[in-house]
Amino acid sequence: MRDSADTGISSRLLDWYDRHARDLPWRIPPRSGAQPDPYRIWLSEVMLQQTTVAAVKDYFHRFTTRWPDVQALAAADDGDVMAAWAGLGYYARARNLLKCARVVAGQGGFPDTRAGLQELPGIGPYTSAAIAAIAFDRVETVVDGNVERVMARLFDEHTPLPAAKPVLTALAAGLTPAHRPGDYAQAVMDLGATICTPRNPACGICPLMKDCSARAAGTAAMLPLKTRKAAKPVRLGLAYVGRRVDGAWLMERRPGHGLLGGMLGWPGSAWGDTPPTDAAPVPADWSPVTAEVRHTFTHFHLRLSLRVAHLPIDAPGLFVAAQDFTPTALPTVMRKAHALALPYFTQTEAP
DNA sequence: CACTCGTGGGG
DNA sequence: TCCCCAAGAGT
Repeated sequence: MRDSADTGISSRLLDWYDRHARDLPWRIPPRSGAQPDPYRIWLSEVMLQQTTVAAVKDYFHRFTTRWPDVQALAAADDGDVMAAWAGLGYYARARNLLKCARVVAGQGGFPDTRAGLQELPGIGPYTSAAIAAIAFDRVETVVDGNVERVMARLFDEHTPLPAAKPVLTALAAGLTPAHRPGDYAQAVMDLGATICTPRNPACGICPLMKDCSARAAGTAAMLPLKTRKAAKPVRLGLAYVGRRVDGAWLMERRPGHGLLGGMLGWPGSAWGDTPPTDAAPVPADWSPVTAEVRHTFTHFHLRLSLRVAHLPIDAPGLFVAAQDFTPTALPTVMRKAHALALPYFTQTEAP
């Protein structure tokens, strides 16, 4: 039951997009006639999950330069991909990226339907719709945070999220046009990112100003309603930064699941709500570092105390040679720990 | 449905 | 300082 008013909204949005589409590294400009590369669309959409455009740009460039197609990525070393993803967060994305690349390479290419795409690791309801619409011109509706916000305002929907998600999804589906679904999907998201913003929406220059119920009601800035999240608890932990006399660092590869799964890190205690007990990875004269690492994850604050030591050349464990060690290959909390411990080593090695 | 899972920027 | 937020997925 797509009526003329709905057609008008999608038309106005596409017109606006034709004139104001942002220039993004993974984007084919509207009306250019070029065919999007499903690999680049997929990679960008996974990187953009819960992550800002600004944070993604450099990573996208590095990945596509080093691994230009899905076959190259599928053949990559796991540790190299995890290292390249380091700092971007949500590391399950990188693990699933590799799994997905290997399935797709084995199949000779990406599925070209939403249902087929959604069977792949790391591709859920949003990403499957985005790839199907943008890369394969399928009439699918993307629903991300931007779309939820735009729909809540267009229809002045006051049901709080996440309960409102099915309603907002249905409203979004009702607006999706039969032509240019990929450009339309990107148009709604661009509108949400640049005009229909979470705070201080620029309603005065919005192409959908006269269509917007919340604009008429004066409720745009307070929508969408959301249930308030629980406060983050503080967790405590202890990490051991040890260095061999030849400069190699004692590290560990974290398990392939859970927090920072698959990433390199410093050995240490579990992180809990009580002061950690000693968990030295190898016997040594471990010295406490006065300052502590403070880092905030999605659902808790971490205070990480450090111990440092010089280790004998025959100490057991995973050692990363000095010339192979790059802090940028570490997740941010581990990079902070290294930065805090480094002076201890440089200072004691000076004459 | 509720929880886990990173990080950096903005108000 | 603290909270919110960002092109969500997996369990």
